[in-house]
Amino acid sequence: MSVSDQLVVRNRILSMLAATEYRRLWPSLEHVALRSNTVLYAPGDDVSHIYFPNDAVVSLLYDVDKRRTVEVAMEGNEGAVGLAIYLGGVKSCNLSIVRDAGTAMRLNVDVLTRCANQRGRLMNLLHKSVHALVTQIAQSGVCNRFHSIDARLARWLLMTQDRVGSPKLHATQESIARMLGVRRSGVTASASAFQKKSMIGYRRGRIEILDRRSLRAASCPCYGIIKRQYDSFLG
Amino acid sequence: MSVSDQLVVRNRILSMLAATEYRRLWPSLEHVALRSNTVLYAPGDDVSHIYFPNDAVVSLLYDVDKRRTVEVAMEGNEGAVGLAIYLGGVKSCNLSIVRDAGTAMRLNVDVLTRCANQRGRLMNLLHKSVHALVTQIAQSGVCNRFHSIDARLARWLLMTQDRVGSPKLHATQESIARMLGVRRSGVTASASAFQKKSMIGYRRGRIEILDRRSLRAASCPCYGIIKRQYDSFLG
DNA sequence: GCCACAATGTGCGCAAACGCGCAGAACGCC
DNA sequence: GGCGTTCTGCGCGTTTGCGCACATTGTGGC
Repeated sequence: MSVSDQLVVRNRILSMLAATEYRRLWPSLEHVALRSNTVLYAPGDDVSHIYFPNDAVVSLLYDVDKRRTVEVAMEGNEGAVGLAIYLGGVKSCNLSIVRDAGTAMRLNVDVLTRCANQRGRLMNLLHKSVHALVTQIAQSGVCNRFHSIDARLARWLLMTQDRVGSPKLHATQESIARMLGVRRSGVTASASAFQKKSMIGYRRGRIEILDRRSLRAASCPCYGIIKRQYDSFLG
Repeated sequence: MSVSDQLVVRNRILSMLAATEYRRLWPSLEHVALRSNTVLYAPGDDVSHIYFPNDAVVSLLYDVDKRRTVEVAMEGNEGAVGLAIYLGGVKSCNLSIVRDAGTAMRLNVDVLTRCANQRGRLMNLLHKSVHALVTQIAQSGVCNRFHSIDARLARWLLMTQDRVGSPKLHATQESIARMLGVRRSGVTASASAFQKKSMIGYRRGRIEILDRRSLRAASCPCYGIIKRQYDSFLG
């Protein structure tokens, strides 16, 4: 990794490391480009690397059956992908897929573990990331079970915007349906309603968030609950 | 903690520690009796102790709204309650409630953390517990969203039996409804059907599992997925 | 400018589960 | 043995979202 590469490290976990600790990881960090729809892990895959997204957004999906999936969590620069491996899992139990292209820092899990075990801030940051992830998974589960498609779509749009860092998103209704675990026509209905109220604009896979305030009103408290969890440790 | 107390430690995480490591925890371990319906943590509570159940079973519940809850995970002697605190959370974000009375080993989280940071097996065990918990939460979320009440009730009965260690369970349909996040009459319908097929017997809060095989057939793959995760690290 | 295809709009019947409310049955307590 | 409480059975109309199928409309490639 070169000095110029270091400038692109926007992952907030890595950014919070002290210089000395960061320097220990440095030689092993790879700066990788992640293209949309790349599969980072599929269920059952052997996994050896963790990804710290800079500006990519990754979805963690669980299979329901042959044709249906649900997103149990999404990770952008506030998190890391593959934390389960750090926790001692060897094989992936979810499908991790790049939803929005960008870059990430890739790191071998053994290096990570070794570094984390030397006293420093890393382990604490990883633990807190896991904690935030647990909250996200649990709260998303509750949300998917109890809240209307409208509310869930609004939450999903807000969370995605937070991670992409731009009001312009890329996602078709079909792909959103796979994330929310609903029919495509369910997404069509909610998205049309939002469009009519000028909360969002979209055409053929290009979405623009126009009125965040209204989206927050339309979404359930789940959005805030999850967000607060991440904010509390990333400052 | 006395020597006789040590005999009652049936928690499988603690049991897997090497003697030297266990001895380090020993002075701080409290053997506590947990009565049914005791609230270990409520959302927002400051938390300082972790519980390692011996034969008690604890439910982790999330609030949906004022009157509804869902169980996102259950913990018996294969797990620990309050792992979120070990991960650096200060306040609880779920309601942890004793569902089946029994005993547990209680431990201050600072002691636990200090011990885990000395090289030994403890940290690895805790990490794997967290990993299994994550799987349980994610899979339960998927299950609650997509599977029928029949399938979910079957899964819940099986998982509970595994943790209680006896075919006789204590739970009213009302309480089960709160766990599954459904109406009580929904539970009545499924439970009656199971009763008719002699898969279970029940009367006024006393359930007996009569035919595990049929229950497995009635349940979704979620049961197996979660169980495999725990089995794989507890051996 | 045309075409193929991907993305979106829409309609219809159906099933699962909801909310509510009431009746009956078992149990514990005095 | 009587009584209140707790637990279970059940019936209603309603809602949400599903599965499927088909029509329409943008868009990029040529």
